Amino acid sequence: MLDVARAAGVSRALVSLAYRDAHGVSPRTRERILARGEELGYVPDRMAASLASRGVGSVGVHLQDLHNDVFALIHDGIRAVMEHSGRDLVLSVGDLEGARDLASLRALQGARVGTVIAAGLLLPDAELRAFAARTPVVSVARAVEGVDSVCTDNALGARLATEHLLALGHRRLVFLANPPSDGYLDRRRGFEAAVAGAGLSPRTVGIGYDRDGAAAATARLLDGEDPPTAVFAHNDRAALGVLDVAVDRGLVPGRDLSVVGYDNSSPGRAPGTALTTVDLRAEELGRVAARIAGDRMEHPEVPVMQEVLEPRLVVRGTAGPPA
Amino acid sequence: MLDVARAAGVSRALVSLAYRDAHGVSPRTRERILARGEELGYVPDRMAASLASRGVGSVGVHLQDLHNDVFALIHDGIRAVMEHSGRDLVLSVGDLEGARDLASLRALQGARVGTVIAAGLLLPDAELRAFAARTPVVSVARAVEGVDSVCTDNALGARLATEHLLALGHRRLVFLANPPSDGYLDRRRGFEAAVAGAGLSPRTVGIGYDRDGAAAATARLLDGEDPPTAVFAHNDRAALGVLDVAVDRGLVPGRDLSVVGYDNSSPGRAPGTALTTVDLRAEELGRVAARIAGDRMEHPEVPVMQEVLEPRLVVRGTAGPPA
DNA sequence: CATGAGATCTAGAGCGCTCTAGATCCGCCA
DNA sequence: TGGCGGATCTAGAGCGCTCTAGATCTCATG
Repeated sequence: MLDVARAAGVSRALVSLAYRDAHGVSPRTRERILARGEELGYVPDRMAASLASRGVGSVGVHLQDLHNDVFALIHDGIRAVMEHSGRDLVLSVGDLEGARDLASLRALQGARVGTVIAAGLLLPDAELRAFAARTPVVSVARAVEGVDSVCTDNALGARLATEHLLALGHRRLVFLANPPSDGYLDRRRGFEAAVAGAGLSPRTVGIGYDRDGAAAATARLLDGEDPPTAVFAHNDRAALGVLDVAVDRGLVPGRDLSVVGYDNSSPGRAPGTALTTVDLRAEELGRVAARIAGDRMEHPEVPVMQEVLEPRLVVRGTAGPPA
Repeated sequence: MLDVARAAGVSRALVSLAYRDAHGVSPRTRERILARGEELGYVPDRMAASLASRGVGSVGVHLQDLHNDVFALIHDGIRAVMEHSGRDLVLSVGDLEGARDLASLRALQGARVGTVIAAGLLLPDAELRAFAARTPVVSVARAVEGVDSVCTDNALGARLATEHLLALGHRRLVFLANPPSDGYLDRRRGFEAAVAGAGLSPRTVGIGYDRDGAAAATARLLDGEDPPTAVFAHNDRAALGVLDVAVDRGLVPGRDLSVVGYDNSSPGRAPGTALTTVDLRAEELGRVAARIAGDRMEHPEVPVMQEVLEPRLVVRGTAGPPA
């Protein structure tokens, strides 16, 4: 910076101003400074800048899993609005078990972010609240008391899916539930309420996060007594596991076995098998989260903001009337 | 930090040492300092630290597209080795057109990274070299003269795929090529060489990056005269587009139309249609890139490192003998 | 009981930037 | 011609940390 200042014959302070195109620098000088900077390959050090300005201009983003398209969509949404407001994004990636959650948050905090937008944190509520007390957090797709958040109404989404299956005439429904740790219990409750509402008794099977676990569970169900005619999976990935087994056995999805997923992420679109699913509205979640984060940075004292989006049923090919 | 120092009754310098568990701090004092720090919710500011230490310990990672599983795999590989060496990762995401490439690199540079690992940069060679002259770059899956890189041998991969199809008895092959801008011309060359080697004349059709473009091209090919019996796509995503059309028309992949992809990314695993493809070895690319980055940071003067991995043919269900 | 080697700790400068407060310049009006 | 206000520029302190060099504290040894 000093080099640039000398080359342009001005003070360091002016170089700083020129690069931020603050007003108070004459156009000619500004141009000269930038030209010298370009020549010398000067790139302002954002860290030093944020340190000096006590600035916490950037926004941290925690994404649980890069392999799940939902997080890519959330990121798209966040970036779309942040790009507009000129804030920097700092990404950090967790894992399926939540083992890296704390490390990821710490990393973001250490990167001087003003706010963290967290998608897919498995951290217990209390710990998350403790963290949020220090650095504001916007929780995506998971409501946490006392923390800003934006979610889709999971109970409603599950109800939409379940009612769709019921309306098609299914009576033997199973919900493939994720581990209870991650706050999507609403999906299970929505399913069970809807089934009970139809005078049937709900059946739920717990599975893990991976596709193969869903496949294995499905195989057991189909081989068991009283096999279901419809399976509602806690997310699209699990639904694909269900389809794997179905197709493998020569069953035609939507005819011999109905399958509904949850998320509406791109892998749901497989050749020949367009997955009926519930749209989590991931990109919109990202957008809203980014907006909340912006608001929070500007008005730290505003009470907790909790937005809820309405999910939508996406009817495609994998759910039809029972055979 | 001052607060912690006072609370523990020591100097700021000692707090600094304690938190980095540098030697020269007595175990008892260290413990006391960390305890006070915990109470006060002190989190060391990594930016200030890196500024003060002139440290460039962290590694920047540019990923082109979060929606493409290949980049998630590359990230996995990078993280697996970096985690071991205790270096921080700073992520930045580009786009399919390369419009954000420069901004992404600048952002990483401004984040004081010592090296950048770049996967899927569309930036022209010259510009990339210019950038790399300032901040070392490890280019993943694209060789650039004068820049460290790790690639898989695309020509060889394309040859493997093509020879597989030829061995199955196909004579009417088409290569669906990506835009020529991104350095994967080798795939095309490998295909064309192999076809020519079999005494046939190669046929190549240029498409874009999206699945629908591949689908549209496939539809045109099938409707044209002399339709191919086998299609080799420049990546898995495009191959899915081909399958979309095939399945849509009631063609059975591997029987009525053979399809081979490239990458071996997870979407290739669709229910009922396991894609025959070439393994890019994305995770291994990430690992090697991370290792090169580490080496480069320790030995800046070592000559350019260019690693080449061998791709592998992954035979699954979408390629078989022509009908 | 002095002595110094090693362990432990501290003061203070400085990393690259921004910010505050004040200096300098210019044109214009009385 | 003098003076004044706004535009333009500058000096110097300080952000939270690390580093260097040196101070102090131990404790076995001569």
